[in-house]
Formats: sequence, structure tokens, C-alpha cells
Amino acid sequence: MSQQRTGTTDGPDFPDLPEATVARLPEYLRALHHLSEDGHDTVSSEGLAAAAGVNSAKLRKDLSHLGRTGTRGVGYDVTLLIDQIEQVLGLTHRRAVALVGVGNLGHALAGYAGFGTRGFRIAALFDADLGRVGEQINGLTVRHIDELPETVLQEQIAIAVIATPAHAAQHVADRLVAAGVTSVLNFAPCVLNVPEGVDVRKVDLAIELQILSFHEHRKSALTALPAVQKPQHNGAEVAS
Amino acid sequence: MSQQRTGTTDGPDFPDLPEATVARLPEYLRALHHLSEDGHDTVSSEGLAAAAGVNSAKLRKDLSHLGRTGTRGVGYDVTLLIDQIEQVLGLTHRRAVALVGVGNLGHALAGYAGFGTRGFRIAALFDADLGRVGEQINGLTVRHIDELPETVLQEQIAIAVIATPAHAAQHVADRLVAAGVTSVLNFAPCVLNVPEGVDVRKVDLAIELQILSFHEHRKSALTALPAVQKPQHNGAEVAS
DNA sequence: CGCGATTTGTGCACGGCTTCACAAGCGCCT
DNA sequence: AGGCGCTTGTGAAGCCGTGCACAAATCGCG
Repeated sequence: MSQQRTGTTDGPDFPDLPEATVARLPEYLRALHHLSEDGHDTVSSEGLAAAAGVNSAKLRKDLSHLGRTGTRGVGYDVTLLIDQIEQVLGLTHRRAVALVGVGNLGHALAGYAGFGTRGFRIAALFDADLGRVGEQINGLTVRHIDELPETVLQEQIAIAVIATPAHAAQHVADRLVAAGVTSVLNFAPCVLNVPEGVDVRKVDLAIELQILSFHEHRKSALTALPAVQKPQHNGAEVAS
Repeated sequence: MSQQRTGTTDGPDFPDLPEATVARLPEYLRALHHLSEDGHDTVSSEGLAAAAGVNSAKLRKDLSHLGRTGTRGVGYDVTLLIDQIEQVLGLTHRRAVALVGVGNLGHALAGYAGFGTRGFRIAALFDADLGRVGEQINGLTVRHIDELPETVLQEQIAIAVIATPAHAAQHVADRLVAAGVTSVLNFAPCVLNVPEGVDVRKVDLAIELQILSFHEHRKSALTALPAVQKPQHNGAEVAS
């Protein structure tokens, strides 16, 4: 069931995709699914790049890392490319995901349809609050966090989502790792300390806004300035 | 005016912070607030770097762009540094944010306390569904999206969050831009097309999981391979 | 059967980001 | 006052990512 690298067959042994490429592949995949639904069976690098919002040369270089995927003079086979990207991303089977923290955000995530349609299955919900344990959300029963080890084992869970308050996140992460989880998506606004071999990605809504705030601040300072400079993008033409 | 160090009153002169630095400043800010609550009044670059999960040299270089902030042999004044970062990020006043799309995720975002505590104020909620207009969420009334222009003007809204389904996101973005919004945080899984001068940041939950899935896939392929293993790893923190 | 139109795949150069290593500066202790 | 230890700030080197520009490859058509 795991991917073997015997290489004799058509086994795609990935030779260390650049991290930046990996981060873009899901975007290509989404764009390809969209194109496929629209009836396209081939697409040029220019077209796909536009749909994914990137430079076409970048896209070609990204895809070149997957092996020979396109046909010169024609473009890329949409279905074939979807298969290849899904294979590389390990999306050939639905991955079971655990969600810890069924509060405000956790509730929304548990009901988010995008997970189900893009390769994942929320296999279990957990919370530490006994008042929430037993609650039914989207066909799943919220379990107490003490049941984590057996559930992770039983459902073959390798990826977990933390949607708890920040003060509980590290503790939850420790228990997840102890239970065998090796990838964590953290929505709590704090830094997680995990042992080597465990991947953590963080999504912090306030940080995203603060980055936007910086650019807002900068833009409003520029409008008060004479247009001597010529930065890459400027000019909010909106009247105040 | 932007580069002068004449030291007038409160001249907000930024010397073009690197984008990577801007993306980390919010993390430093959060860590600093945490340290401040714990009673620390100074912190070393090593300590702050650990709290923010980055390299200490990187942190020092980042902070050096803000001007002289630390004291050699001592460290950084926590309160002073908080003020400086907030100034650079434009967080000296609460920024009004509009939230469009009060569905599953939008509901959670509207109730997310992290916005309020970190420099933002959700000033208005919008939805296109008449069945949702008028609903009360967290003390705010959901308005119809047609009221966008006047509300944006009235509440001085420059930043908006899109939490609609993907098929509606581009239309909403167009209307937001037309109303005067110049920064957008997009939760819809699609590429937004906006005119120059408008900033867009995207948060796609499924993409984050797919990136984790790739690393899972890679890890399981490595464990099945007894020969070579790569100790090099990025993104994981060293345990205490 | 060959030629031209088209598109991929990639060598190369450039810029930005990261990291090391160390000099410069600051406070404290004697 | 002077030295010593500690910490910041930064020069420099290296790495990664990006984008241009073009050769190689493929298809269609006359």
C-alpha cells in the first residue's frame, strides 16, 4: 500500500521536489480539476499558469520535476496531469484527518466540504471539554481527547488539525505526536514544538491581516507622497 | 521624506522592509505580547527567536531594518519593541475589516476573538443570501452585499475578508474593489483577479493539508526504504 | 515527406533570503 | 577607571527561487 521506489515499473520516485514547487502543486491541481469540469482535455502551460495565477515558465519548471508530462506543440493532458500530481502529493487514497478542538473554528472546519472533495476525510473529532463530548457534528461524534491513541491507530490517522485555544495547543500537539500523528496543521496562534520528523504548518488569521495592514499602511503613506518613485505596483486610484 | 532621519515628530518612514521580514514581524509581535504578559521587560534575540520559532540571526537582521531597537549586551526592550513593530505594521489604530460570506466558515471568523485582540475590528458582515441578511452575529447585523459601498465609506474599511463559496469570490472581490477596498484576505479556493494596487492574500485549508500530505507520502516512502535517510529537515523545531 | 507553427523543457543569470562568524558596543564588577 | 562578558548589528558567502530566452520536440498540413 505504500509507495515503493523500485523504479522498474512506472513508479514515480520523486527526486526531492523543491519546497516552493510542492506548495504550488495543489494550486495547479485545483485549477486542473476546474479545467477538467469545463471539458478541456489538454491545456497549455500558458493557460494553466493563468488559471493558477503564476508565471508560465515557473509552471513548466515545476511540472518538469514530475518527469515528462507535457507534449511539445500540444500542451498537457489534463487528466494525466491530475493523476500525476495526485500521485506525487500522495492523494491516491483519501487520507484520514483528526480534528482537535470543536469550538468556534473547529465547528466550521468540521463542516467544511472542501476537505472531503480534495482528498481528505475527517475521521474523528476531539475535544477536552466534557460538555462537548458526545455532540454530533456532520455525522461524527465528538470524542474525548483521551481516546486519541486508539482512534489514531484504528483509523490510520497521520494528519491532525489543531483548532484549540493557544494555551492548549502545545499540550494537544504533544499528545498527537505521542499517538503517532506525524503532520499537524495548527490554527492556534502559537509556536508548536515538535520532535524531528513531524511536520507542522501554521495558519494564523490575524497574522495574515497584519501583513495586509502593513501594506495598507505603506500604501496610505505613499499616496501622501509625491509620485517621484516608481515601485512595482502602486496607485490606489480610489478617491478618498 | 521617506528616508530622512531628521527625527521630526512621528514621521513614519519605512525603508522598504523585505517581504519575508514583514511576514515574520507579526509572529514576533505575538511572542512579545506573550513575554510582556509574563513580566519580562527585556528579551535577548536568542530568547525571542526561540519564542517565535526562527533563527536568532534572522531575527536580529529583521529587527535591524526597523532602526536601532536593541541594546548590546542587554537585549531588546519588550514594550518598546512592541510599539515599534505595531507602528511599522500600521496597527496603531484598530483597523476596520469587512467580512463577506456568513456561511460555515464566515460564522466562525465573525466570532473569532483573535481579530479583536490583535489590532482589528470586524466592522460589518455581508452576505448575498437574503435568508441570512438581518441575522445577528456577535452583536453585528448581517447586511446585504448591496450595502457594501456606503458601509465601506462610512466605516473607513480598507481590508475585507472573503469567506464565500469559490464561484462567488471573484464577483465579491470586484465589488469590494469597486467600493474602495484595497486589501483582501481570501478564504475561497480560487485565484482572484484584482487591479494593480490591491493586495490579496489567500488562505486555502485544503492546500495546507495537501502539502502535509506530500510530506507524509514522502516520509512513508522513506521508512520503507532502509538505505538512505536524510536527517536534514526544515520546518521542525528542535525540542527543548 | 518535409516544413512551419506551436509549445515544452531548460541553461543561465539575477536577485532575495538565510546563515555564519565576528567586530562593535554596552553594562557590570572589581 | 578599566577590563570582561554578553549581546547586538552586519559583512560576506552560499543557497534557493524566479524569469528570460532559446533550443528541442511534436503535430498538422500541403
